[in-house]
Amino acid sequence: MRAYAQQDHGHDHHHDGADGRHGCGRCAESATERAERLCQERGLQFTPLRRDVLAVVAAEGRPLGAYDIAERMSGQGRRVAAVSVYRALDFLTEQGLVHRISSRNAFVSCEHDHGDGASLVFLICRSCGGIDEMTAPAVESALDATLAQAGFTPTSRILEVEGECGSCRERRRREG
Amino acid sequence: MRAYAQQDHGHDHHHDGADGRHGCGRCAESATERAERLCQERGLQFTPLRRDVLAVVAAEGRPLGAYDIAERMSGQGRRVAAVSVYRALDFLTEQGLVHRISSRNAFVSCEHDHGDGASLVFLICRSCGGIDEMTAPAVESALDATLAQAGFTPTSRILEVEGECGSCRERRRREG
DNA sequence: TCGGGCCATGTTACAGTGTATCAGCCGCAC
DNA sequence: GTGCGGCTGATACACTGTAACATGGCCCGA
Ligand SMILES: [Zn+2]
Ligand SMILES: [Zn+2]
Ligand SMILES: [Zn+2]
Ligand SMILES: [Zn+2]
Repeated sequence: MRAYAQQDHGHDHHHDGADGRHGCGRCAESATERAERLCQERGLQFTPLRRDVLAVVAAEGRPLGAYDIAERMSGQGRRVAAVSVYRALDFLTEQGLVHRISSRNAFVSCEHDHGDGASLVFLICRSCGGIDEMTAPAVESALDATLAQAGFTPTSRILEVEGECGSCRERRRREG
Repeated sequence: MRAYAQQDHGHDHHHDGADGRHGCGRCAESATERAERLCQERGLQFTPLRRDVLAVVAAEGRPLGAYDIAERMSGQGRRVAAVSVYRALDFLTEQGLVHRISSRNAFVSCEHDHGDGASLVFLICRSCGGIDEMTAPAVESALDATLAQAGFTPTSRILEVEGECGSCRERRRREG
C-alpha cells in the first residue's frame, strides 16, 4: 500500500498509520492540524466534532463506517449519535478531507491535495482491510476519451479496486 | 446512452427499453428467453421467481432497488418479500445476467456476453436516470498497469461514472 | 417405497445505513 | 435587543441487507 502517485512536493507520502503524521519534515503536521489550517484558509469552521471525527478516521487508516466512528467517539459520558457523524462526514467530504468508499459504505481520511476534478483510484486489500488511494493520469485520460466517444459528460467518477496489496502478497509468499 | 463498445456479433445493441428485446434479427430474444437458454446450458434452474425478477429489472432499463423490484412484483394476491428478491438477484448477478451498481445500491439487467474478468464501466445519467455499460479495454489496460506498478493484485474492479448522457445533453441543448 | 440430502422459497426477525424534522444554542449583523 | 444563519442534539423513520428457521419439491440410494 501507500503508493500515491502524484505528490504535492515530490516524494511518497508514507503515512505511518495511527499517529496520523507524515514521515517527512515539510509536512510534519497531523491530519487535524492540516484540516484546521485548510478550514481557516477557506473561512470555514473546524469544530470539535468535525475534528474528532476526522481524528478517528485518520487514526484508523482504513475504511470506517459512520456507526463505527460514532461508537469510537462515544463513552465516558459522551454519546455521539450517528446522525452527527454523518453531518461531519458530509462537511469533511465536501472539503476533500475524507473520501467515501461506495463499495464499503465507509469513509477514509485523505491528506492529499488533489482538486475536486481528480479521479482517484482506491485500492482496497481484502486481506488486511487497508486502503490506498492514487491518482492515475493514464487511467483518467483513457476513461475520459472513452466517455467522450460515447457522448457522455462526466461529473464524478468512482474507481474502486479490491484485491491483495503488496505487503499481504509478500507476507503470504513468505509464510506459504 | 447505449454505446456498448464490445459487441458479440458486430453491431451496437440498442436495447429498446420496456419490451426487453434487441432491435436485430440475430438476437430477437427477450432477456428472459436468453437467460433461460443460458441457465439450461449451465445446468441451473431458471425458476419463475428468478425469471420475474429479471423481467422486472430488464423492463425498467435503469438501476432498480431490491425493494422496488419486490413492490413491482407484488399485488393481485401475490406478495414477494425483499429477501426473496435478494436471493434471486444473487443468483442473477453470479450468472452475469444482472449487475449491481454500488453507488446506487441498485441493480440493472445485462444482456451482453462478457466473461467474469471483464472490467465494466457504468455510465449513469443524473438527468434521465438511465444507465449504460461498456467495456473499455484502454481503461482496463491502463488501470492494470497502474495496479501492477503499485504491487496490487486486483480481483474485482468498480468503475461507475455519473454525468449527463448524450441524449439528455442534446435535449438540453435544443430546449435551452 | 421410504428416507435423506439438496435446492428454492416463504416467513420472521434483526442488523446496518442513511435521512427528515424539530428544537436549542451561539455568534454576529442590523 | 432581535433576527438570522450555522452547528449540534435528539427522535423518529426510511431504506438496504442478512440470519435463522420452516416448508415443499425433487432426485437418489437403501
Ligand atoms: Zn484523497
Ligand atoms: Zn493487505
Ligand atoms: Zn454486462
Ligand atoms: Zn440522460
